[in-house]
Amino acid sequence: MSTQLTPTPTLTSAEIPPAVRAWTRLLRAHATTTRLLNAELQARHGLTINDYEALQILSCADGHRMKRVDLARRLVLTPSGVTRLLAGLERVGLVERTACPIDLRVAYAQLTDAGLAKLREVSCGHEGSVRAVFEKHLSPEEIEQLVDVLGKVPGGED
Amino acid sequence: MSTQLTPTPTLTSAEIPPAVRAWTRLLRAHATTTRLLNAELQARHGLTINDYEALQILSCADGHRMKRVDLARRLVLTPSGVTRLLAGLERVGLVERTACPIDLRVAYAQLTDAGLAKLREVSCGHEGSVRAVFEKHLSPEEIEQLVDVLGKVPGGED
DNA sequence: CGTGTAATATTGAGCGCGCAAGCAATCGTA
DNA sequence: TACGATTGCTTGCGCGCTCAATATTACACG
Repeated sequence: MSTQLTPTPTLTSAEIPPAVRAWTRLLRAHATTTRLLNAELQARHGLTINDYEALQILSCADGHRMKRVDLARRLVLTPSGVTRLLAGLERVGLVERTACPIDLRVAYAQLTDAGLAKLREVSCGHEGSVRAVFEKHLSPEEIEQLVDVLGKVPGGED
Repeated sequence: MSTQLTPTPTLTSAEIPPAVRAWTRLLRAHATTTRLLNAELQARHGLTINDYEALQILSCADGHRMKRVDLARRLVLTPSGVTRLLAGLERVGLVERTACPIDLRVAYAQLTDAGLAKLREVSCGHEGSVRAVFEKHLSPEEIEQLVDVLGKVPGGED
């Protein structure tokens, strides 16, 4: 079936809507940058991107700790995803589990001193890589545009 | 260890570089839009985003077929990733494997008639969802900006 | 007081994908 | 023609994540 060559594309009669172009470019840009930065972070420091993001977010939180459910929302992960992410970070001592005295359901994710030290050790190099990726092909104005416009995409508000 | 509350964040002395803000927003925006659109596509049509993208790309290719390695590059997947993706699509008859007569190493991914029909069935609704996601919060000008600027991020050129 | 409902977190099953390794076919070079 | 290097593709293994189900705690309301 369908072994014939059809010389002309069949579905591209109409122009591609701008939103769809934006969507596919978002997909591709995410895939390549993610692969690059993840590989580097993994090779140099044994962290995934989400490991790093979790440490970073916790370091900004009051008391360096957060309810796991809130961390999940910030990272755009499901609760089970955050459980497994934190399991890894707890296993290597960068985060520890802490109870909440007034609500026994909640467990905090608490950045340890080792976790903070690790973040300090990693962050400069990683931010450098991120800047390299973006600043290599985008002008400062274009980066600002990206920040502004991505901020309006669902989930991009951060 | 580190059970004390430290009232002030410790690592946020300097301002966040714009490129880093762009990066985290790209991560979050991708995660939320992807989750939403993937769930919808999966529930309504049993396809993942990459399934759809593969069908879409093949439908634009000459003769509705492509070398697997080229498809991998377009999708920003590794060759092994594309093997597994196509295995699924072949199993349900949307794509079929075709040999290349002049180079026995290459195997084409060939869109079947069923695959083209499926794409036609799915594409309108899916594009509508994509447009809804983006056009809900972004003006046409902002979407154009997104297209232009994402086009300069590594991998976003396509 | 119970009792139903919601919120928090975890677990098991399964999927998508990358990495490393391997095989087969092709090409370049002498 | 022979042989090493390269290219295209697949496979085994492992990781990160989601979904569905479950346990536990909190809360609202009769």
